Amino acid sequence: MTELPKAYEPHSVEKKWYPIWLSSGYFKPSGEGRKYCITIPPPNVTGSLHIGHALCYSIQDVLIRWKRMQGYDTLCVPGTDHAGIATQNVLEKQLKKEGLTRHDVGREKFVERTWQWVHEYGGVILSQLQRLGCSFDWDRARFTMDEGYIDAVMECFVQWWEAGLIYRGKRVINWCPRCLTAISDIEVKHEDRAGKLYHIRYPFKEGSAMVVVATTRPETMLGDTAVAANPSDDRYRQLFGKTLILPLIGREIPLIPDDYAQSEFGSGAVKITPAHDANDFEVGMRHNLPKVIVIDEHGRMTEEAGRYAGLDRFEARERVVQDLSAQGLIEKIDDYVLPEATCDRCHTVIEPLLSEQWFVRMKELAGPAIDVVRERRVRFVPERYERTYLEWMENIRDWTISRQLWWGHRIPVWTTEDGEYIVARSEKEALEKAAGRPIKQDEDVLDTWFSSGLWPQAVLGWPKQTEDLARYYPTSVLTTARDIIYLWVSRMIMSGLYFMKDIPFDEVYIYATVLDEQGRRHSKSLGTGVDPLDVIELYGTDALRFALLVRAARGQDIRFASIKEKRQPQVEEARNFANKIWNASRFVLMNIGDASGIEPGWVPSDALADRWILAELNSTIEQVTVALEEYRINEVAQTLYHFFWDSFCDWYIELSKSLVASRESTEEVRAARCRIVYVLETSLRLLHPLMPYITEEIWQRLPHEGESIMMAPWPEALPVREDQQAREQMETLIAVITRVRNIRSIWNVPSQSRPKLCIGTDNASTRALISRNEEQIKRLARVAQVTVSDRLRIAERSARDIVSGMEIAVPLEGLIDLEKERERITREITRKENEARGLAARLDNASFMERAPREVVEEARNRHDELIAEIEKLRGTLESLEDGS
RNA sequence: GGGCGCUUAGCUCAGUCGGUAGAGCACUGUGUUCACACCGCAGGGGUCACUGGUUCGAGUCCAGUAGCGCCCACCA
Repeated sequence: MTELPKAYEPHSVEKKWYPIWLSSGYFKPSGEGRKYCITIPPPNVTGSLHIGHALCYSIQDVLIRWKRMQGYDTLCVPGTDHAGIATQNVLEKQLKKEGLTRHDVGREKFVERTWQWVHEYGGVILSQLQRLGCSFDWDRARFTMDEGYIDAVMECFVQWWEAGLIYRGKRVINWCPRCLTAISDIEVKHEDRAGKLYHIRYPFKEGSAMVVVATTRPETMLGDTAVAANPSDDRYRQLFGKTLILPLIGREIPLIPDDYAQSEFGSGAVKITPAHDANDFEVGMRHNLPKVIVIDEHGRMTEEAGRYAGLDRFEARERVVQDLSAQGLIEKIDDYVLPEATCDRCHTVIEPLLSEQWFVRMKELAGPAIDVVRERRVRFVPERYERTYLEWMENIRDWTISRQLWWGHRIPVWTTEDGEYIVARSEKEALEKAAGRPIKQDEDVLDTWFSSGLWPQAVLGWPKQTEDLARYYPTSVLTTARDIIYLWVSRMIMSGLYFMKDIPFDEVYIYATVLDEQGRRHSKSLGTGVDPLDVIELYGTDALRFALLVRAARGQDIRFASIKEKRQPQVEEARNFANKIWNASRFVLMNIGDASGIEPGWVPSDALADRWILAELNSTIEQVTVALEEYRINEVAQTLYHFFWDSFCDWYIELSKSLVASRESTEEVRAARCRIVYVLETSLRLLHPLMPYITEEIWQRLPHEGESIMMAPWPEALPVREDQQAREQMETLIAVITRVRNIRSIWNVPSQSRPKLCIGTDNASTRALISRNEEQIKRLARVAQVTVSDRLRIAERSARDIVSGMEIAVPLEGLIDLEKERERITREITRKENEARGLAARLDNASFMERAPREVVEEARNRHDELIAEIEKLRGTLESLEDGS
């Protein structure tokens, strides 16, 4: 066997195993038995891996590796999203560098160029997921615009159209003047910004009276076609129907009654601009008002804006205010905090614009999607997101699905010359339906979420009735970020129920948002991001995964620091753990030689350490498995960390060292080696889903069954291995050893020196326990001799203490400072007295005795009595110290 | 305006059934014992944001307050 390096070297190990796993077909489903399926949230095809992805996909890889080891038929389907606006932005930026716009190259060339780019660079993020160790079935990878996927999108559109769920309508929609497209309500972000509230006077046509209206957007007044007041507002009751003159424009507009106007706000009168405000649009519909468009799709004033035509909307605002002011028509201008709507993608201020778009009627689709969540057929983890989802779904509004972009699924609607709509799955089908009439396809493309909303069924083959679809739909769990519950999760549930007549997944696990050290969201543009690949470069994949997973408490955000001076303390902790695993394994490996005679399976033993580690291992398996089932990934990581480091390394290896590392080749030695290999091998299997590479590397060097740890069975907890007695006894043993070490530390006993240890206790079974484990105590406490008796009688000057009802003494002639020792013991007595007093008070409390559960009372009493006995003994010790002994 | 989350050791965070607070890092002392200094051993450190309530008992449950963060929302 080759010498193992002293420290774990992740990079060569990662490079070695991933290709082997891949070519062995381990990532593929077995097709047999119980199934477990995940379709990953497809990252943007333009994307590169960021730290949030690293967490998201690590979690999914943990789940899929765990279920695979449990023997499930596991399938994890990866893929990418064409990400309409995001991708188009990337390509437009590229063109801009060449001094071109998309209009210069034309639609066809632009789309072609985008495809080229996707083919060339689109796979980057998937290869980065491979570096993360993800065991996904890459042969099944899908793209939301691949051939089969297009069929799915077209099928969906056609079916929804035929069911009357899709319609075309003229509405005030959210328009991004930079992206030059409509966007849906949920793609608009609201942010409070400091602004002004302008109070403008509108004169009546007759007389000198004025009505004051307030607005945050004075430039839109140019498009006003009415002023409204609440019908119950006494100030205006007599004035309804009168005509106002719109300043600057001179248009005659009516004063109308409408409930939309609230009497309490300002003067109670509100200007109505039906073409540039969604509410005003509704008012306009009710009163049949004209809709005057004064701002165009670029955010510039139109011809309708008169002398302001051609001005940018913000410039126009200033000019309008100036001009009104010059005419004495500004009553006042207040400071005002207004929620400003911006584009989720480019942060440009949204312009509400009257335009014709395609919509999906949501009420009908939402109904069943509400039911399945309410009935917990789809379960949210953490549960609180269920309410978030339900409240949104219950107030859902129609979905604007058309986008004025070039990159995306072109809307499958053609029109004939006389304006008839032909909706078809393909141009061929459309032509057939047109029966010779010339037709023209709609220019717009579909919202990206329209296609990704079909993800689980589409990647499994839908609309074709494939074997995958039949076998793996519904999928098991969707792991995703909370900010796309509306955008994506809700739509998958709706489309899944509609087309598959079944939920798309049983559970939705909302994982943590990764924040930077300031608590801000990681952002490339802010430069606060951490590149996971840099982290992997520095510490290895397993360390990155573990660092993230150990923090992945259910639904809680994670702060993740950036790399400073080539260091990242959180990942360093994980790297240190990996190294600990490495070195513990190195110890085992160097002692089992060529492993001849090492058999798999636990070799039974009566020794305390063996019984204890087996019980600990068993309960670790139990805890870890339950935690995985409940998505408490941090607990999985923590439990394994402490089992491995504290129980296995600090105690079990140390306790079994003399046998395991023995030069002799007795049966006892062989059995000890079998056992340590067993515990290590089982631990590696438990750790594998979190840290796939290091566990495979070591596992392959250990005696093992099977080709890869990936395919090894997940350990199972066995009730017979619970061993409360071993745990209690071990606790006592650990307490004794720790106390002796503590004494050594306090009195600076040189590490080479081997004092005696005297123990006194009237408990016969404790005495037996100490005697049985004398060799262990001698080794680990570094004492020369252990004497046990029913009472401590000792002549030499010694350090004294009480532990688990035992009196212990370590004779340290010459090292002990009597005064200091007296102080120490006095402090000890005081502490115990305080605790005992507290307990006594409780035991004295009638209500406590009456109402507390019997175990709690019992425990308090035992602890109290124990303390009293200990205090008694310590007092005795103190007396003997006074004597100078 | 509505909803949700957070506030625990110097820092980053755990804390399931209410039973008297834990981890990692950092810190202090110590150690080169043949797996590991990316380590061992020992140790110090907390008014669990605040106020009130329920309870024999509250970090944990309830009500409220403050600060921070997030989501939703058409009041001009």
